[in-house]
Amino acid sequence: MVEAPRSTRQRRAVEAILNDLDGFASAQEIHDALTKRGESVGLSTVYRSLQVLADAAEIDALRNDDGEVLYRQCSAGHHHHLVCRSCGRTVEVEGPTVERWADKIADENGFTGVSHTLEIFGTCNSCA
Amino acid sequence: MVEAPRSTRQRRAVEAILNDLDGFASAQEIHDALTKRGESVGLSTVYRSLQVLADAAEIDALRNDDGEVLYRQCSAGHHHHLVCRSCGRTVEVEGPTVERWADKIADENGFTGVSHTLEIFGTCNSCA
DNA sequence: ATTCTTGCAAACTATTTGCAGAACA
DNA sequence: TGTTCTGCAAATAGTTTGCAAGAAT
Repeated sequence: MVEAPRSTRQRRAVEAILNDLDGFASAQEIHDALTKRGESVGLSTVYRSLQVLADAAEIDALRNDDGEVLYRQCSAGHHHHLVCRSCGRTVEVEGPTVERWADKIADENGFTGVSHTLEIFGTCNSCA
Repeated sequence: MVEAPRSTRQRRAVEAILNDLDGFASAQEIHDALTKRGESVGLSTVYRSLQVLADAAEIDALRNDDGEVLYRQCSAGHHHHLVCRSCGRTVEVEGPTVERWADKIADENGFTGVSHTLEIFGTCNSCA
């Protein structure tokens, strides 16, 4: 059985921030938010905490066009995102048709072990 | 009117490689392939050439899970990719239904200037 | 007491850029 | 000839890691 990670002030602080943010944010933005909140947490610790959480599938991770990884606490289950390029605000969306379509395409071409990425980016009405 | 880029040995070599490769490849892999072929081209020049080609939409670019950018000479028009994780072999696919779905979702949520990314990854039958 | 976690600095990876010389139009 | 392009080395940006000190169980 795998040991559960220890509960530390730093990890709790990172989880609290993720809980408060509604959109996707980069590790650096989360680190800044922690600092602003008066919580002193090393940048590497933020990176490590996010990795652990992402590996445990407790948060979602995606890459923006600049290659930065963005994190967000999401609901469970497979879903995709509509993300505001400007503020990170995110709407979770489901696309059962798309899932089926992707699986069919892969199958038709003899591909196995299939996964897919699908994200929609735009500017939300508050940012427009 | 914008000037067309000059035709140099290096740029021609990069284009030739892209023409010969059938799957997606990173800038570094393309640089290696050039070297192996006996064409001496600086790595920065490879990066610059790929940028120019991608900006002109003459090649497609996408990011793999590791954050590397991969390039490939593709057919014109909007399409998506079914990419083999192991060898890079790629099948171009179209998903008109998906396009409409993405636009509708974005519109319903008041997002503008919408774009989307959709790639399918798997293992092709030759690599399985 | 033991083991995991943190923080800092250094290391890394992929990519970009300044600049002087070389190549194209 | 004038301007663009190239190559190298140095600079960036985001992220990871080694290690000694600190905290959790």
